[in-house]
Amino acid sequence: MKKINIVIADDEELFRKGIRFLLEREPNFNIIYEVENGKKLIDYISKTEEFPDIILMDLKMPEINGVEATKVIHKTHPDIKIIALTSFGSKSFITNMIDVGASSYLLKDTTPKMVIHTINEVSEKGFYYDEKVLTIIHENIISSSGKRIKSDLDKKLLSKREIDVLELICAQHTTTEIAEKLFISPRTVEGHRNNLLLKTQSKNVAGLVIYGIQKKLIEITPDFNL
Amino acid sequence: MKKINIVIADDEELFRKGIRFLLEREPNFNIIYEVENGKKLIDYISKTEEFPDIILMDLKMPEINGVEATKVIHKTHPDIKIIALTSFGSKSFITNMIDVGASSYLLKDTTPKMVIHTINEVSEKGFYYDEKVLTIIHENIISSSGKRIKSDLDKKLLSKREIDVLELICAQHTTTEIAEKLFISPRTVEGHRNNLLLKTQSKNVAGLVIYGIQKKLIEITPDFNL
DNA sequence: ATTAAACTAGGTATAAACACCTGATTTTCA
DNA sequence: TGAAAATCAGGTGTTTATACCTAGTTTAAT
Repeated sequence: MKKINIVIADDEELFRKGIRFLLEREPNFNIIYEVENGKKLIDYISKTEEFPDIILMDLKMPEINGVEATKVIHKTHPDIKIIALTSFGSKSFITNMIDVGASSYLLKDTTPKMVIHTINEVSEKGFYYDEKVLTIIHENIISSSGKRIKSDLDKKLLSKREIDVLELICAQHTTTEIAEKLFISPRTVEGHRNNLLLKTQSKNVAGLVIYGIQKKLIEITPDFNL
Repeated sequence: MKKINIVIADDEELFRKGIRFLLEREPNFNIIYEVENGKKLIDYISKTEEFPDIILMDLKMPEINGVEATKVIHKTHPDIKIIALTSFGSKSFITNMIDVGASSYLLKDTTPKMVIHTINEVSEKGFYYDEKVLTIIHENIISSSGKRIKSDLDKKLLSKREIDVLELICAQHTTTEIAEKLFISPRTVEGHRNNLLLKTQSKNVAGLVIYGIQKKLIEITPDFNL
């Protein structure tokens, strides 16, 4: 029987070891490598002589994340099938991963059986999506037909001034305060804020703060408990 | 040899299964139960006849999280040793867990060996902290000596209801919307929000959102650029 | 040189947030 | 059982944020 060569990419050692033991119980699986970030994974793939058939790829990894790593590896080695295995289940992540070349998407809240099944299916047929993910993809196809505007808005990057204002909003300043700091009229600040709300599709400042932190436009200290 | 009875509490099935296989290789470990949230864990502990010696507790769980579950279980069953096993490594979380009764704190980015070692140590001596965590605790003791005022304010933990409100504020809901969702008067929500502003020393919702994210009371999915 | 975008700023309104009160239940815990 | 904390909710008023407009000036790029 031809064994399936597998690489595991995840930043949590415990998770790697755990899933490794799970998969090693399958006689036709062969775990050939474990790696804790995307950079090392790309390095490994570019140098190895023994290419994996499957990469189990976490999204959240230091240095280079799973999406970037998938993009690179899929371009240079399209034969290697990549299965996203992560705890993030939002539409954007799933479609994003599939866009950049993932052959499957599994939520960590799945069963060992499903992981094994997915690996076998991807190995045989080249792709596999479970029901949850299929539903999400389906919804996305439907909604993407009528809502080009939304993604267009996403593409519109924030201007310098808007970022200035966003930073000050996140620093808990009011419109008047921001106006004083930037030497402009409060009305202008309001204008910028309204544009920010539009561009980030937020409802209020709470949304802006979350956007800023997500996009790392704003730095927050992980812990300020003195 | 007396076996150590272990319960695993984590919302990710894959992680539970993985660590279960890792631990089952140890002859003196006996995994007696797996559970995916704090509510079910508390239920189980209150009904079972076979008490665990050790609970491996994740912090991020639906329904009732690891901190709350630890608080309850430590109070009702102080003999059960609880080991926090999570990916959150911030000071506040560590000290918080120890405050509510955790006997140890492990980051998921650790080795299987360390988990096994920790379980054995906790089982024998009642507690165990690795170097990383000890350093953090130490830093915390040092800094807390001179800054009583601040830490007193920090000690004022948010109440359940306040956390409910904070979550909804971070989800960009208005006072009226929150009131409807929680089936209380908008005035009450305002009261909670004002208490939140006081307790977190914030100026406005921006500060609340940042606080929620810092303390990981709110989950935000990181952004993996498009 | 022309055009698009960014930056600026004003008018007019309403909705929401924030401040500072008070006080009545209920829960929790020593 | 008694005190403290949490939860609920109301009054009154000010400040900010948000919505929907218009429109002039500057800046950057083709």
